[in-house]
Amino acid sequence: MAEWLSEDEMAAWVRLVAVVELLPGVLDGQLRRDAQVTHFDYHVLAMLSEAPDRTLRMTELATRTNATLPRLSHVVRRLEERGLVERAPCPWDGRATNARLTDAGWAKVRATAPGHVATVREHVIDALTPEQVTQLAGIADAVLRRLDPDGKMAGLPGDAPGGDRRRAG
Amino acid sequence: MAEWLSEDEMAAWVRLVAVVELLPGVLDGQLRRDAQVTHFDYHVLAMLSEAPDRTLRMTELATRTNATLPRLSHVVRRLEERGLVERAPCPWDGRATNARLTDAGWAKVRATAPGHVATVREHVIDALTPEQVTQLAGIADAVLRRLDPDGKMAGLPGDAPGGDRRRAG
DNA sequence: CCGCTTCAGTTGTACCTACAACCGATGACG
DNA sequence: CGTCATCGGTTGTAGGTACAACTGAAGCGG
Repeated sequence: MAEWLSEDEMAAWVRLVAVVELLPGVLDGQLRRDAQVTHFDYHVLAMLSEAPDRTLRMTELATRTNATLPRLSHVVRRLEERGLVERAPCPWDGRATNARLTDAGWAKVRATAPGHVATVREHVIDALTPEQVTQLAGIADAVLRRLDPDGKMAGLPGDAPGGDRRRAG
Repeated sequence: MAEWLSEDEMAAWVRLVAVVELLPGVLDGQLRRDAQVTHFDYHVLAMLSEAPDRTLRMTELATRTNATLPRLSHVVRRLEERGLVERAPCPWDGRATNARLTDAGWAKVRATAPGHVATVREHVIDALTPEQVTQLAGIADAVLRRLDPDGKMAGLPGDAPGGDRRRAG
């Protein structure tokens, strides 16, 4: 537990920082050019598109997009202004708000997904061997448990049953 | 190549996106609380602190911090206003600007580094096995070559012919 | 029923980043 | 030498995010 990082650790860290710095720009760039949407916008729309009735509560949506509630609130308001999402108060809990994907929003996701997936493949997945893909899942999973100990974000499979974090492929 | 992602690929991708979304916040948070500096600010100061005469040209500094020139220009101006950095036109090239870490900036880096390294260890490095650290370096390296094909950023041990072993003026 | 606390979201402000327009310096060329 | 293209960097501005303060609904104890 040195105060500094070893050579191997530093090599990994420097590269990880670079990826974290550059990847968002690449994702945002493609989506903005081709669909006039940020990566976070797309993430919101995608999560809604997978939900039953294309509807989720704001809190749940925030969880699935790794976002804070204020951030999500601003973004959903803008998406609503663009007609891609609509909001309605939850009938059973006066405090809650349900966000629902409109038909236009659904169409947007359908039209945007292929290009986005292609970008993900081109810049990440296809750069890796199948083994590395598996390793990446394990590594990111381990890091996530530190970044988000309660697992509130990212919808990780709960650490309660049978989960062994110290295994890498 | 399929139009969608396989289950394994999706598992890796979802987790990577979560890390990319959450990690900057954790790094920024610690540095802002403990040193009133963003992670990018710190990166700038750290790169200068490692350079000969604590001086680098703006373009070279942008490369080493994976940043665009406009972004760096704004940040360096603010750092200069805080007395952590100073700028001076390069005597040999009237177009170029040299950024130099002041004594105050040097002190700031020295005082800030331990806490930052501890955060990096706590949330990333120590979450991984030594094998995973090595794997991460390989994975991030492979991804970087796609994100930044020319190796302009990130100062990768590049496939660039001839190498770019330049000295700062 | 009243008051307190917590929950779910929203809003307002400050800050940071991206993009594009811009400026002076440099270097190639005739 | 002039002209032009390019380089290195700065500045203006629009847009997105973070943080904190706020509103209103639910839940709980008395």
